[in-house]
Amino acid sequence: MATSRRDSLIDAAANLLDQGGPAAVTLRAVGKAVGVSHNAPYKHFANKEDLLAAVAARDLARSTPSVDAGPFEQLWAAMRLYVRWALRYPERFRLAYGRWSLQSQDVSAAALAARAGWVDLVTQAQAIGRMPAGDPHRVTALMLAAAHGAADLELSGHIAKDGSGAASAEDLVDDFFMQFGRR
Amino acid sequence: MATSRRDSLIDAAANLLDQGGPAAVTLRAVGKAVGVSHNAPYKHFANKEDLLAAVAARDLARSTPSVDAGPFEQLWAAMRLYVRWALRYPERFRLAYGRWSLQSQDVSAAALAARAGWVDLVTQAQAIGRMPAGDPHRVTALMLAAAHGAADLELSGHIAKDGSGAASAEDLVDDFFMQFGRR
DNA sequence: ACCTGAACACCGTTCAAGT
DNA sequence: ACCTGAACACCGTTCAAGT
Repeated sequence: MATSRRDSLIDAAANLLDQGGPAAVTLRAVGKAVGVSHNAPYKHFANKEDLLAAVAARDLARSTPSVDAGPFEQLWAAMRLYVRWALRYPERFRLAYGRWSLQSQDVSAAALAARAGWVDLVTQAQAIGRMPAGDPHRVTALMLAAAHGAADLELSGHIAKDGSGAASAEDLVDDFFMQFGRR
Repeated sequence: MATSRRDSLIDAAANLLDQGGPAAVTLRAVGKAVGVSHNAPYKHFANKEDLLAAVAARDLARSTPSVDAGPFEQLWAAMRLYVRWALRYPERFRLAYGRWSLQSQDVSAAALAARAGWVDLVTQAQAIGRMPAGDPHRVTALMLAAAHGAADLELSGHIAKDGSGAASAEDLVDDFFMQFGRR
């Protein structure tokens, strides 16, 4: 999968992050996983932060799979997939949408491209009356905020997982689209 | 403000966090700010994580100010205040809703108490037909997810700050309540 | 009960040196 | 162009010792 040394380093960092959280991502561990010394990464990345930004950029650039359906159903499915990915890879989710995003040009570009696709789908869904009217960028932002917030709150344990009002992040995504989806 | 040595340490940690981010919160810097050695905190907290959890618990326990208005207006105002606090103190926001939440009993208790107040307001707003019907815990969770996600996405630069569809987190809170608030 | 200073293993980063 | 090993300043944590 990893064609270059640079890609191998990104892979190793992502794996260490998944397995042991941010504390496990040390340049020494990354180097050992790839089979180089602990400062070999400095020939490919400016510093540790730059390596982590590359991990985030790669995750942000992951494609939103287009199931064969209308734009509203595609949006709904994409948001469900988004929260499922966040809950499966919480550390990479936090990295991609955390503190690193602004520093790196790659991360910004990847995030911008991903969002353009969502705005396009929202515009289509509005055209057939399945999403509320208004600036499509703003409707998209609210949709992403709800999905992102649902995932983050479930990860941090701030929404009830048991009791009468138990709700997973995926449930909340469903609630959002059932409320917002005009029929 | 700080009555005990323990409170002083929490204050110092919160201030260092605000000023320099997580990297600036070292036990040595906390000790120096309070005027003790770098391992004096170990007599008050089990470790660094426990100290940071105390910072998070204190922020989560902050009261939601009750403006003198109906439940729907109170909710709206509280969510606006929530995102404004997040944008003013991004590091403490990330700490309070980040990785530390689950580890500490204090944090869980503070979060539970805060949410109970919101569920109560949502129930009242539903009773007068200003919030959609359904399990109040779930409606509350969706509301909190939208506000939390809006703040987090603005902080990480994932919503447009300029151009035609520019929206702040506060704008998105307004959009949410204008869509959800039944009239 | 609370604090100190020394010590430990670890980290990110730099740098001179190798191929 | 890429890598190595030693070195630097720093960190969280432990511990024996003090009051």
